[in-house]
Amino acid sequence: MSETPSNFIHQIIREDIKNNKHEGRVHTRFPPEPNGYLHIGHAKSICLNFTTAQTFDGLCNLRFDDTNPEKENAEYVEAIKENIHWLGFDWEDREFFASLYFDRLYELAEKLIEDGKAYVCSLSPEQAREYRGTLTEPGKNSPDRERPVAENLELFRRMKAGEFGDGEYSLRAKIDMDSPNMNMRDPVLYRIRHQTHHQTGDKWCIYPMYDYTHCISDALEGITHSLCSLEFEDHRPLYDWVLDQLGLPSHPQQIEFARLNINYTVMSKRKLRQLVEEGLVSGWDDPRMPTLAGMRRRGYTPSAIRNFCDAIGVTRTNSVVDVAMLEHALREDLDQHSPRAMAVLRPLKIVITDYPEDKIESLRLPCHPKNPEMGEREIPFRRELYIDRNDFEEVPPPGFKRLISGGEVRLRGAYVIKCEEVIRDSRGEITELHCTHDAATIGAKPEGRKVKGVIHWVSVADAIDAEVRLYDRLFNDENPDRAGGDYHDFINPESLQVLKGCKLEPSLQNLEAEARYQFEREGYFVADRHDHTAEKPVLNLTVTLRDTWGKSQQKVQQKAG
RNA sequence: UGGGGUGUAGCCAAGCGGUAAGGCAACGGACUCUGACUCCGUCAUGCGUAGGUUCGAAUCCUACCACCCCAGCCA
Repeated sequence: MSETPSNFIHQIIREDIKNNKHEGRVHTRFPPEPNGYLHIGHAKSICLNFTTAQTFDGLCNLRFDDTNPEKENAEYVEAIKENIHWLGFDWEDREFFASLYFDRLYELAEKLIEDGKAYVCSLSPEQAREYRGTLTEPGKNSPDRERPVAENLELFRRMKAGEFGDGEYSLRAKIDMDSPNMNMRDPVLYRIRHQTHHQTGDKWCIYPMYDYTHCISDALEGITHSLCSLEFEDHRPLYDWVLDQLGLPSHPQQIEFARLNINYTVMSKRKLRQLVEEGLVSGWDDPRMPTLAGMRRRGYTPSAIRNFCDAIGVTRTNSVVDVAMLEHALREDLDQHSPRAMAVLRPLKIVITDYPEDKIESLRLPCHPKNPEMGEREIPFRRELYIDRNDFEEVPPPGFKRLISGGEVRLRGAYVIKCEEVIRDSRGEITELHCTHDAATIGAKPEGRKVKGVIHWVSVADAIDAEVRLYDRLFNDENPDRAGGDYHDFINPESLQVLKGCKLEPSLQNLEAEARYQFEREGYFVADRHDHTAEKPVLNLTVTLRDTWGKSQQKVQQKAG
């Protein structure tokens, strides 16, 4: 694998190490909130945090940012851990939860109160909003802002003891209601929520807010560089304020970078959850989802995703990456590592009329054109074969080099055949093709003519039946998220096409779930993680092969109107 | 019209005062028993705009423009 590319964060870290900041240590963390599944955007952050630590001989923690029990649950915690491991990263024994620090957080809050840096506020959320002011007008001080320390302490303890209802009181930092930065206008530190927490059960009915929790958690874990996305930039002064007031021994450095956006998809947990809840997809791991679980099921490899994350870089510029880049990383990895096989997706039977009925030839084909170590497989050749319906055309477009009436084509790894007769049923539908073969063409070029086309095939008698699920992008529009629009309008009605009765070459028997193959001339496929069995194979299309012919044909059709 | 950010090709992105890397896409070609892979070539007198400083500016200065984020007791 190539070396991890440098970026502006690595530059900062190199400088920090040179200046012996944080004693020259590098310690990062990946801090997911367990309120949904991880998606490709998170992969960017995971890769950044873990590889940054690796690059500088440091460590990376996993820490669940679980301060909002209303939205979080333990199922998400498990899924997140599994996804990160699958991606190829390991946090060893450094698995933390913000909720692990609730006691400490509470003590520090009392300290803040004692120091006159925080107060208990009785404003309702609605009133607080009014007092906060607007982007252009300063806020007003809460009537409780000058409440005596002893009283604040008592009220805060009563909040903790469960004496009040949700929203009745909050603990606020005493900073500056005039600040042009809204985050500094006496932000809420603790709120009352009578809610069972997936980690702490019913121990607490007050929960700390992100801004208060995150910086302290970082400091307690000895994090040196706290990497987060751009929208937290305005929170940095608050991050620093909290740590400065508390005088904790370490003061991590928050550095923001741009989150990942990819065209033709949505990338917010809210919208992804909606797709799941509205039944527009089969679940968080639907192969069309940009979730890591979905991509895994689709057949993506961890290294393709990691390579992609390296390729897109890390900057502070908002951007939208072309999904073609992701697919490029995918094909690049799959091409190298996937064994080849033949599978006929839309079977059309052909009979080699001049081939004996009882004859079977066992052909040996390499599993990979460039990697002989992957070995060979055996493929039976007989009189009756399936080819793909799309590989035969009675009225071929210009440039068509597959099978046509009276024309020749190479059967991959076998003979050159000629289509002698098209057989139809009473409705005029083609039912089979009668062909002849040139016995001298196995492993040899035909004499005196050129045969350009090569098509794949499977012996009728030996074929394995399979279900193949053809996936395409979930959205038709480059930016389904566009402002003022509803992404539902852009859902691609043809994002899933299920093909039954597909024919696999017999070497594919006993396929295991998650096995990946390139079906020659079609694309990369994976045996479905959940639905596939050796008895009833189910394959998912991961990504098609690049198809310059198909593209050129599309353009021809567009021109023709 | 407050504050914080960002502008380099269709997309991503190097560049850090010495004369615009690389990748994706696209296009043209070579090779090919996968219309794949691979290989070769083309693709920014130009770096949001306008001025200025300098022998020299994408890099420094000034002004302007565009876009993104912030008014949750979400993260």
